[in-house]
Amino acid sequence: MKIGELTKRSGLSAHTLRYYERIGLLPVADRSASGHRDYDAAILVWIEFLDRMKTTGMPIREMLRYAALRETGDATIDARRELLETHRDKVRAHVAELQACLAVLDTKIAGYAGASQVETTHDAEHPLRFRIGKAR
Amino acid sequence: MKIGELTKRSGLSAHTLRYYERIGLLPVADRSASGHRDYDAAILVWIEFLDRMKTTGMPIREMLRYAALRETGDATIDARRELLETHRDKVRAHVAELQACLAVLDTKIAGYAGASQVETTHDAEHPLRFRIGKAR
DNA sequence: CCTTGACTTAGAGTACACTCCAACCCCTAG
DNA sequence: CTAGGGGTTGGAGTGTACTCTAAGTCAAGG
Repeated sequence: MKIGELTKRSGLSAHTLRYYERIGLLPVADRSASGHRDYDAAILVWIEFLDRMKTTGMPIREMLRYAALRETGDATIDARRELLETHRDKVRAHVAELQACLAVLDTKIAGYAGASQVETTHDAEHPLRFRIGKAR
Repeated sequence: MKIGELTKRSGLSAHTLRYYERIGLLPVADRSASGHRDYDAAILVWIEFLDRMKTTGMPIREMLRYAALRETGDATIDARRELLETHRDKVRAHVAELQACLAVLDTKIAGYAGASQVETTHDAEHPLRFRIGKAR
């Protein structure tokens, strides 16, 4: 598979795929006779995993650490599990935080819905005098 | 309240507070005779709201838009509600995505827990040959 | 009086994760 | 054989949100 097809299948741009390879997040791709990258379909599984970790806010540094552990072999299984568990805990905490924020948002939206019907509600919010004009 | 106390109460650094004021996310603070910022406690409510929006991934640009609407007055209530509703929908979608990722993480972790007991499991993952050495 | 520590400013620097550019090469269809 | 559409590279540029620096001012305790 050439890089163009992998962009379609993975959703990552060719720029990003080359960038990931350069920093070591993707293995060095095989090359065709003409020097073009030639990917194995198995890479999609790894990219999907990276995508999920990215979605959940894992920094590239940590994905690199995971990739390095994986490369080292079976001896690192415990370390990998720990890494993922730590990350999972962070994600869970973040989800909880987001849900708390959602509750506040819902309340605020409900308040606006009421205020819009009543036409004018003066004490719903603190008056704040903002600077007039653009940021410097 | 001086900026030092507000840093403690808000959790934002003095740098950040001044930065937020400069870009218009916080109202221009009153000044003491010596020119130091003198905050009203009411600002904490606004900062808390900003924090929540930040936590849920709202970009500063959009918070500025919200602040501008708020400043304009009651006529913008519908627009503000819409802004928050749009944001809420995004956050909900993101939470759903995170939960899907969490499910995958759980599965993967469970797999590792098994593999660690069995000592050696060879076909659990695709072998990927990573580049040896550092990124350029 | 002097030191300490909190405050002030404009502007520069940082971290992260891309994203793009210039200038090139290579294959295939018309 | 040439035009188009892929691919290649190193390195520079972008956007977001801070974060820090330099060079001061100011107020209060010992």
